[in-house]
Amino acid sequence: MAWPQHLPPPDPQIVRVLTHQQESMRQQVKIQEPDFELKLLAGCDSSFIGENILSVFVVLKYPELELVESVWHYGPVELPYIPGFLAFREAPNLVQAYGKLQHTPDLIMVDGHGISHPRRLGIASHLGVLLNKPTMGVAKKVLTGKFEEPAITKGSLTPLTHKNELIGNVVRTKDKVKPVFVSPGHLIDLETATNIALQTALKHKLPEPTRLADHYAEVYKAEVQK
DNA sequence: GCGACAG
DNA sequence: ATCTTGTCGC
Repeated sequence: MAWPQHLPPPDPQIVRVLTHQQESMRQQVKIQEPDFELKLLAGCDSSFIGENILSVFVVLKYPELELVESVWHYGPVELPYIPGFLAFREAPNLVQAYGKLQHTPDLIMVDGHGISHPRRLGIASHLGVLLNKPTMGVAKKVLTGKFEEPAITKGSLTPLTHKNELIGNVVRTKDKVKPVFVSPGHLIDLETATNIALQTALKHKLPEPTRLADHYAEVYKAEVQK
């Protein structure tokens, strides 16, 4: 993968090491029918403040989608943003935040891709392996693969493919609004992940878990900046 | 060889 | 992600 001209050039040495680590973690990812009963659904998101990162986790009851808990963790960020290696920058702090939860979610919805990644290890899958938890990804923009634009009505979807593999679904979660990219992260399958994304997208483009995590990230950020 | 590129 | 003004639509 070449690099976008507008981003600082990554250290080839570092990229080599991280790529190898992804290839290794990729072997641990399991795409399968869920073996859990979804009662608690978590959402997470991160925001940045200078050289630090603020990660948030929210837990909602399912299918009511009522908030039951929200936690955050603020810490230093080690690496710059490098397309394809987002997890190494955000996952460490997300794991710390996850550790503060009093409730144990059955599934985690991550703001980013799952297996719809160049090496099938987007942040959702990466986090799932680290936590040994079912995860799914919901991204706002494509990272890799090709697709046709789904119909403009909510519920419409088209396949996202890469190298002859079905790696996700492009899902219209709201009428006339840009679709989201759904993919399994770990211990779940594409069909289930797609259904959950659609079922939890109420009046907005983003499913509630991700939307609420986004909201609290802003709230806590304002708190931290005082 | 020319683009494209999660957050 | 973050930096930023006005503007369109429910």
